Amino acid sequence: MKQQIEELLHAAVAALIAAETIPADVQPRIQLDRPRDKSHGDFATNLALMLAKPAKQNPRALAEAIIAAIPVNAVIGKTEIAGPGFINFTVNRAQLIAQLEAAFIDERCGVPVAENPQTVVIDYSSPNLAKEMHVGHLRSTIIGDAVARTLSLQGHKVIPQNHVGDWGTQFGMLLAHMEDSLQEASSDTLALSDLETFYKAAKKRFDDEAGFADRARSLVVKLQSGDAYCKSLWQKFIDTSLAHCQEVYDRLGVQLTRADVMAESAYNDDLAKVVVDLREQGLLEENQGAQCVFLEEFKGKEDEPLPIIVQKKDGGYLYATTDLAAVRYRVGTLQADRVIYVVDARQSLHFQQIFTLCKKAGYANNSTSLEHLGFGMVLGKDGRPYKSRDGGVTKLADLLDESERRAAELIAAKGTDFNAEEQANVARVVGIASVKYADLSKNRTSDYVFDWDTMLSFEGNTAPYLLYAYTRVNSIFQKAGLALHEVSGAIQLPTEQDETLAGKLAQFPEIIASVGNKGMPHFLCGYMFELAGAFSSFYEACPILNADDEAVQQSRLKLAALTARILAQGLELLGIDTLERM
RNA sequence: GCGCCCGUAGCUCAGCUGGAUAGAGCGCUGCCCUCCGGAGGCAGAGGUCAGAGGUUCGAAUCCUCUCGGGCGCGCCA
Repeated sequence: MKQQIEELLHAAVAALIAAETIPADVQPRIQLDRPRDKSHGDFATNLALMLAKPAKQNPRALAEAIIAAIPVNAVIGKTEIAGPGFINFTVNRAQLIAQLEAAFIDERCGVPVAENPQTVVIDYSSPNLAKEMHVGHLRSTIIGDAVARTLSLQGHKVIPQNHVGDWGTQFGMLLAHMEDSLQEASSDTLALSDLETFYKAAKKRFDDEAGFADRARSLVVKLQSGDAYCKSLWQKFIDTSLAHCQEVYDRLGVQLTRADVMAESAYNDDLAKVVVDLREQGLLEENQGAQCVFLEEFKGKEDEPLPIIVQKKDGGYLYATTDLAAVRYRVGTLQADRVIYVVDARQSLHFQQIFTLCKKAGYANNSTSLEHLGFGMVLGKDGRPYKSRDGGVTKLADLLDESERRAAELIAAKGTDFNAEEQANVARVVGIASVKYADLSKNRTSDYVFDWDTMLSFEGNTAPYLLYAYTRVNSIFQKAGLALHEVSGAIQLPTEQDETLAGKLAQFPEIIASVGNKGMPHFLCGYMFELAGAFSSFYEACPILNADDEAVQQSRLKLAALTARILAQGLELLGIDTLERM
């Protein structure tokens, strides 16, 4: 609906340019807002204000000309000029209702399939396999998953890439420690049962034990030269670590699988080629023994260009090299139109350099969109990076355990009629949902404070509130003995609450579009919170099953059903399970 | 030193490409249960949008500077 009005405005502008009311060289960006104030209609545009100066016209007069130039259509019910020259649009009621009726029978709740589907590669989660997944991997994993699901719903071809860290010097010490553990225990699964402990033990020996570090280094060299024994030890470690990641993904409801793993080591054979290619293109420079690319765009101290080191003086490659190889693969082989990196905001400079170099070296052409979706840190209540009680890094598995435990306590305190199994399931869903939603509902780009009490609260913009709202709608249908789709009869909007709810429901496709565009799942969260609020007000004010009029009852059941479906759809996009009862 | 991000109600956060009277939730105050789930709803109080300039018909939003906080910056990833 928003898109339709935007198109009408484009047509109006084109007509005014043709009529030479507006000079042809202005290409205004059509801005169509949802006004805060209901008296300003359903949509508003500042187009006349923007164009008043170039058109050398009074904004209100120009607004009239714009309105006159809008093609005949069924969408706009009423237009008004307000204030200094805003144009306010009220949507045609019949059109709004028609849209909701269409959404009701549509599998995707009215979200349109992309006209030009893109191939989108999305790099997310990407943990280092040397260690167990910890709280630092949470954001990339769940934000990436939500964005991937959203783009899929829009009909894009989404290719997840879990760029796990499975190579590098630290694996030497792990292999060395593993060799010894295998001899002692004779069972490798036992030795690796707790990756974190294993890593710490290896690290301690690397730092303290004479001879261990040397052995670790030599094992790395053997591994990298393709030694079969080292390779098999390494593979065993990687398999165990990946299995652990998969457990976490499954618990989190993240869609990543083993098939999405494209590890750093997968690019090993390409690294030398990348360096050769950069040299052939004349982009490479040797500096203090290292192979570097200097880009004009990035200056460091004293205006010196900043280097991207692609090969160390000892011949080793770096993460920049791997990232270049990865872009080449994603654009060249996977044919990506858009490559998205859901990675910590602190790596922003790195990605800017990589992206600039990729365009320059032809690894990505100008039409390929390379995007770094950076995110902030998870902080404790003290404003410092989130730590467990002992001051260490919090393992993701432990975090989820604690969330489920806390959810279970809250549910037990409420006194429900659930049996033990049902109670455990509700605790699991609420626990996981709370952690995820608390994160996804915040602006991706900023740091946020991790607080158990807030995220598990049933009040405010939280997972429990939304899950509750969903069960409430659901219970109406349970009571009526109907399935969500078993509603007939036309939508009508007799009261303000019916109308407000209808307006919110119609907004869903716009929200999905902006989430897909900007990679900002919190838009969806904010929307669902508003939708749940609109439903609650509706529910208070408008009798549904008790409605006097049969037609009104059917209409309200339909609005309720669509609310439930959109909430479920939205939560699914966030990778959050719903509950029929809680 | 250079660069990036941030500073909005007591607290946690929204605020879209500059738009109309800066919004939620928590907490606080007051209402609403003969009514489909009160884990709810309605209302109220609470703001120098860090500060100062500037651009603009219009600035929390853009530009410059100052203060305060966080984070990056040639051989880790």
